[in-house]
Amino acid sequence: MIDKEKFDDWYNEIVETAELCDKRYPIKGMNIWKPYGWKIMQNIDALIRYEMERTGHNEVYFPLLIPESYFKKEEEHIKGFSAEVYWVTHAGKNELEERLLLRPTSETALYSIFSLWIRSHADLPLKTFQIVNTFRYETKMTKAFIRVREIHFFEAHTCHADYEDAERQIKEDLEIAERFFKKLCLPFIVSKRPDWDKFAGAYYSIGIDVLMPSMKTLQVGSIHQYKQNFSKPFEIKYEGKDGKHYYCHQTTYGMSERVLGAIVGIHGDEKGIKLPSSIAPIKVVIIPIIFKGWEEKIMEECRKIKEEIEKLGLSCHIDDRDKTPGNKFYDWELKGVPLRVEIGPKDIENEVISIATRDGIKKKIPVNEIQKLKEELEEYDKRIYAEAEKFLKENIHVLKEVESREGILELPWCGKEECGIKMEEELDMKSLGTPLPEKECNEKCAICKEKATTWLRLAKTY
RNA sequence: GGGCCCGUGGGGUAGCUUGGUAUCCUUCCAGCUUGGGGUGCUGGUAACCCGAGUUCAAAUCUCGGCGGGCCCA
Repeated sequence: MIDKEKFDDWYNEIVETAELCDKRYPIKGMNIWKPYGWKIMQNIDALIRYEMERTGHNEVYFPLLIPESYFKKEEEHIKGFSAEVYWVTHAGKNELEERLLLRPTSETALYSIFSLWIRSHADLPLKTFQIVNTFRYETKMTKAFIRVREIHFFEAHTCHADYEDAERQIKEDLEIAERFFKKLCLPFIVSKRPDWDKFAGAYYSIGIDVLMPSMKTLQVGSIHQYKQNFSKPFEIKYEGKDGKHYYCHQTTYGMSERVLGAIVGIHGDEKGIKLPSSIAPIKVVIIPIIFKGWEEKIMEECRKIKEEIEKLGLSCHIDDRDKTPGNKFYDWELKGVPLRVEIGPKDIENEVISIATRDGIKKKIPVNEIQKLKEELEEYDKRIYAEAEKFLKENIHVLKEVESREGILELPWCGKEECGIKMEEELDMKSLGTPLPEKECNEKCAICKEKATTWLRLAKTY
């Protein structure tokens, strides 16, 4: 893992040298996805779609533009987003009768229509999601994948008959997160955000955070319980079995390319990025070790091995560029390919292939045991997860008093806002909220010394 | 919201104080050579963010814009 001091420079450089994005597009916070980076992002999206599918969510795609009248329906929501909205005011030379905005998030677009879709209890629960671009005019510093103005956004929106069913949904969302982030080898913490920091319009918000090597946390997912805060202004009502009309209860679950930012940051080292095998566009790269007189023999063997690797369902690429092997090694390590296979004259003579995992384990495998590569990848994933988990655990500090430490702090808290704010100020950190699942506390509040009812997590954040 | 630094070939840079011929490394292209951790040689392509101002003359000085990085609230 990269040192804290070096991290910011390293990150800014690596996202471009690993060919994930190109930052030269002249609009702040709007970077170009390069083919390699975009492929990784699509693989991440595919994992999300898989989880949505198996939990009965349906994919939709709503328009990018939202009429001002829709956006204005929920007061808290407007307050939270109006400062960062992009407006469309003209079409050609004509001023529009009604201003349109680029979605900063899609609640107001979806919910206006949900009110038409939902008529009876039989329409519930309604479980939808979409993967779209959203736009937020960020005033703070932008950073590739971490703070951007055009966001590659996943948002699940659900409607339920009652609060209990919405709560069940949130439990399901947390299970989805568990499976999803495990595949990305990303350990995380879940916190219920304090009231003063919940999503605009939410009844409560849950944040999914990871710890970056810079010792700042990065929010990579959020889950919101809206209760009836949106269904009332948007009039999303259904007819119950008793013939009466009720407002729905709603939830959302959101994630973005920040997930990729987290993978880059947490699994990175001096050589480059390390991709979990679940999302690596190339899982195995073959480097031919060519010597004079061996050209054809080596290439033939490479092609044969490639075919066998692909039969295992592993994407495989032969790097036949006219460069020296060492040069290629550095290239693919930079780009995070999990497994490298070298094939040279000695390997052919001994009927083996030489392999090296991205985290530095080298061995020889007999050519008739190629299926072992699958196990090697599994072990590799486990190792990079374990390394990240160790880092996270080592940097969560459970304290009794306000004390300046790096990482994530947990302090006993009475639950009063003023005490929480005071902790933020004294530590120069932001509160992430209270641990989920809930954690018992028998201490005294670190500020007012009254009985603490829970713990407050604090950290420096992105 | 307030402040600081920066912008030179694809990437990284020198030059800017004291205005006048744009440096080096790398990448890229061609050829030969080499090939189990960044081979070597020869040749080639390629740049002063945009606009205005000062001046005989601006990469260099002034102002503005856009973009990038950082710090504080």
